[in-house]
Amino acid sequence: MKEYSIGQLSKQCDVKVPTIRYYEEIALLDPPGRTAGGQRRYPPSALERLSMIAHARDLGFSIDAIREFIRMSNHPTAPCVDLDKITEKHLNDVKKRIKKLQALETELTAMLKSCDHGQVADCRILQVLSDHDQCQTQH
Amino acid sequence: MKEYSIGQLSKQCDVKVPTIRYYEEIALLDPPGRTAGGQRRYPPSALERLSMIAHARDLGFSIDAIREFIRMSNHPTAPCVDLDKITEKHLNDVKKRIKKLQALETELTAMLKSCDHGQVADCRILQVLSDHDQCQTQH
DNA sequence: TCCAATACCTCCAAAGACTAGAGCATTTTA
DNA sequence: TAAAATGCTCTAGTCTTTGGAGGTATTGGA
Repeated sequence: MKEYSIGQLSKQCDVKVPTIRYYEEIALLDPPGRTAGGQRRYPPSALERLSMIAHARDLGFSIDAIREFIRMSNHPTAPCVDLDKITEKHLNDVKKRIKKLQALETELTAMLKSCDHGQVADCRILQVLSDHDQCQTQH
Repeated sequence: MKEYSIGQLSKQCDVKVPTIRYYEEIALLDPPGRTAGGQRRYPPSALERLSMIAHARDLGFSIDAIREFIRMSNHPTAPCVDLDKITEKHLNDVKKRIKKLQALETELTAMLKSCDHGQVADCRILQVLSDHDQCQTQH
């Protein structure tokens, strides 16, 4: 039942203190309890919530997408019809990201390999990322 | 040898016109030629460049990371030592992203499945994204 | 060829997501 | 219990992107 100060939360999740307060302001984080002196004290669950937000942001999800993740997570018992489309949308998005990243991984690995051999890579990072559909189908 | 106006580029790459001008301002895009009247005219290569920027941004890469991709791509013949660390750093980053996204994919798929069966998912989207190392090792 | 309609130009401002600092209060720890 | 560390609010700034105002180019018909 330990409680965390905002600074401890910040260190644990690698999120700057003002950013945590900002997330509270835009209602991504529930307002935590306060000490008699007015300082924030977070329950352990806030740690998980915040680090999920940080990772999702890092992966390129918008604040709104994260809001949807949170809503989905908070209402696993909600009518399926409501969740179905949102889930599917995000799943498609995630699959696309994975594909692009895997293509990028291939290219970066190839660059490293040709480096190993002292050879010059015909660098295709840009082409891989530019995603004319060849990239998806021809690799 | 066709040339594109900024509007055509915008449509093709799904990047807003002011955003294209902004990318030029911060030197992510080379300043294109101009007509006698002062309007921008882009070579076909700009199309590829811009769409790579758009995709990389979408995947969550920072402007600086993209600058590095461009630099790497522009100098495939540069000394390997210079590129090696940068490449490896990005490769690690890409691998981490892929892992996180795959975990997320698993969870979203599970949600959809339990929806199919009219059952209630024990939704773990948040936990998956919060990435205490269990997620990497226990799945 | 001329003339709307459309697209473009620059410049300025604002929105979204943070980040930093000033000035003061609370907590911790030596 | 006093000094150091951390926290509070509020304001202002950055970065990336988007929108609008006011004016100029380009273009597709008549």
